[in-house]
Amino acid sequence: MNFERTSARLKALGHPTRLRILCLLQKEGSCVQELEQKLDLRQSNVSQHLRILRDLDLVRVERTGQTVCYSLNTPLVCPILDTLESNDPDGVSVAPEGESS
Amino acid sequence: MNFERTSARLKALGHPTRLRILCLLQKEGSCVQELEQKLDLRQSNVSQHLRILRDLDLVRVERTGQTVCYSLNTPLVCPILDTLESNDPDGVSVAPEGESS
DNA sequence: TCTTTGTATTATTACATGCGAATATTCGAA
DNA sequence: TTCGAATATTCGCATGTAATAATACAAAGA
Repeated sequence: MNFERTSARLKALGHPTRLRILCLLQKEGSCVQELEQKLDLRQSNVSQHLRILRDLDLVRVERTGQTVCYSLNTPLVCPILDTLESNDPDGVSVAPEGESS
Repeated sequence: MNFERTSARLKALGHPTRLRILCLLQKEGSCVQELEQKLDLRQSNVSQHLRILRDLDLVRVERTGQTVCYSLNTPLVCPILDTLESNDPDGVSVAPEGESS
């Protein structure tokens, strides 16, 4: 495993906003505006996060006129998201919380 | 999905040293000293990383005398590591690198 | 109890990151 | 061209993170 690159990608996923973006893109591609609205964030902020995801090949870009459509790099990201979702059904089933420390 | 907690865990994985630690623990539990040697890092540094992993329930702790043995929270971490490994066989197969920009 | 060994925590310092505001770029339409 | 809409980039600042060195804590044995 390439630790540097893999951890860089995980690090990118390790931000709630970016994780949210990827989950949104899992359903369908979106342009920046849409994401901006769905996430209720400033345009520049969204763009910055997308930049990071793009640099790591986690998302794909396609320009159509003035709007830019982002979509998931499916084979790379989907397996991870799937694993996370199937592994985190509700927030339970994992942490012992307060056990014999 | 709980974005905060999930992304916190991904963020923890998003550091090469911590990812390495988890991969080592995947094979077998280790005490701090062992990790220190295998990773060639300072003791305090290893301890700090383990602290982070522990706080997020990614690893388990068990004390035996003076040595403290760490092991993977298998059901939580293994699926993710497996996904990463099967998805990143060699570093190829994913990034288009230099395409029509 | 004193010492040694293994581990955890704290302090410090350098560096990275996230965000908003401002500015730049790109494209289409008038 | 010039304008406006959509997106990207840059800048400044506040905050977060990582590493080291130093120190504290815990357990075991002399």
